[in-house]
Amino acid sequence: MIDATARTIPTVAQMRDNSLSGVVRHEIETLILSGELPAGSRVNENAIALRLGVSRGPVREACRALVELGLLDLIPNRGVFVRRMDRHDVEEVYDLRAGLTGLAGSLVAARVSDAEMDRLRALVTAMDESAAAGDFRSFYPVNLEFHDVILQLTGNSRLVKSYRALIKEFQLFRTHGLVQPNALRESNEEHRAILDALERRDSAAAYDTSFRHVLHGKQRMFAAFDKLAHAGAAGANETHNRTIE
Amino acid sequence: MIDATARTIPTVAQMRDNSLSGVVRHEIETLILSGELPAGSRVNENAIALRLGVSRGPVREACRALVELGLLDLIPNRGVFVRRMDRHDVEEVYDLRAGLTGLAGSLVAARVSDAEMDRLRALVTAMDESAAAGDFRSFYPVNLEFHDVILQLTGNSRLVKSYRALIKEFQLFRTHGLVQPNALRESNEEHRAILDALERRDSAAAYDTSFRHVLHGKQRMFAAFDKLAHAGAAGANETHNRTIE
DNA sequence: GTTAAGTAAATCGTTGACAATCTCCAGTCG
DNA sequence: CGACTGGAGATTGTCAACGATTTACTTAAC
Repeated sequence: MIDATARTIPTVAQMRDNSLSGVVRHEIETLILSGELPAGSRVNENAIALRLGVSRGPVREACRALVELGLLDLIPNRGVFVRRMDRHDVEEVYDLRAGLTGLAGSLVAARVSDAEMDRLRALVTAMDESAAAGDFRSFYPVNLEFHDVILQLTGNSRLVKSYRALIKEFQLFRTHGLVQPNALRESNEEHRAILDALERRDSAAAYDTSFRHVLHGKQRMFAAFDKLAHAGAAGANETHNRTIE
Repeated sequence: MIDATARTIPTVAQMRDNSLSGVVRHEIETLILSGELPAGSRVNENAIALRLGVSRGPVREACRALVELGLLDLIPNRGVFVRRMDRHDVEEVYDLRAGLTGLAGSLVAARVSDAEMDRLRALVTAMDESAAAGDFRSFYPVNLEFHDVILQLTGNSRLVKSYRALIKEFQLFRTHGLVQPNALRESNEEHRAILDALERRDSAAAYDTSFRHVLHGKQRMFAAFDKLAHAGAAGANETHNRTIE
């Protein structure tokens, strides 16, 4: 009952929790994160409803949930808009992410098993190879997994949820992808420092290394961003969409 | 054209953001946090709609937002239920709160002004008096304000939002209120330690003292809870509602 | 007396339609 | 020539009604 059962796809209906709201929500989320709905653009309820073949009710419910999650902004009588991230927003997200990452590290250091350490080590090794090859596309997903694994090892579902929400919000700002030379190597050296702290079951060190890792990520990101903005001359203080994909 | 125009208060509608959804949401939130809707109880859409004199649409939207916030649980085709907190949930909230509080402390230590320090000091002094008198009812709101002020001083709106959501969720577990002797005094001694760290603009110390303060709060809470559970004999592993109000 | 099936009430999920509000564009006046 | 007023179109906010699913109760059989 859990797996397969290759259902005859009614349309696109019932998948998540048997409610259209959930499906619509997931769909809008994808639309936003894929960039099809660019930041600042209005989400037309009617258009979405028509496109997904449902009524406006579920669409509205989904939007309210996404507003609460932080992906959309609601302006009364005007509609919902894809959140636009400015530099301050990105800084906020990075700082909060740093705190959550540090917390996760310190919690995990107190309870991680040897088998789990092996798994983390394997991920870092894989990233080493990607970094050596300068291949961001293979580095990035493993990096995400590395941090997600640590997060899940905390056993704190609220921490996991908060962090993942933050990641989604961060993806609104599509400027990661442009990386400076050595950024990958530096990043993975920090991963190794985290690994070492966890290995020693040193909560304080795990906090520090994790916290700083994200803060360094922030610096690397802004460095790359400013460099690009400088090269791109005019109109660069606006949040520009310079995705690499 | 921008200011005044003192509108003639239509009824009680339009207050928050001119949408019924917002009002309904705030209303349900109050119903939950006041305890009128006890943990685990079903939130009947029709009943709420009737009671507030609106249709079910806005009620559903409000519920979806509250589900996302964590105050309600959604079970498909069965309805939404006021979230029931067990011991593990409370532990999660405390741990996450500790992390956020620590982060706030470390961020504020780097940027707090003398005037702001004076304000924080005044709050701690006020709590000293409440603690000396053993008056929890006057201690509690000042305690909330103390931490909220620090939070706002970070200037990180997402951190503030996350923390406040956590506080609301925590209030679902209505067992704070029963405090052990000396708990107030101990708690405020920890506040003073935080104050000292901020005074020295020592981010690391601010993190530590803040983090530990919340963790000690957790210990104090569970100590009081276990004591009560032991005294209350049977059926104490269930999340019992022993509010003091 | 206990269990199981069947039916009825209640409630959720969704829909389509109506009213209120906003946006945009044309037309007019200073 | 620019700024303000007016109305048409579009979009959001809200509502009442219709199926689908779940729950509770009654009834019958073992």
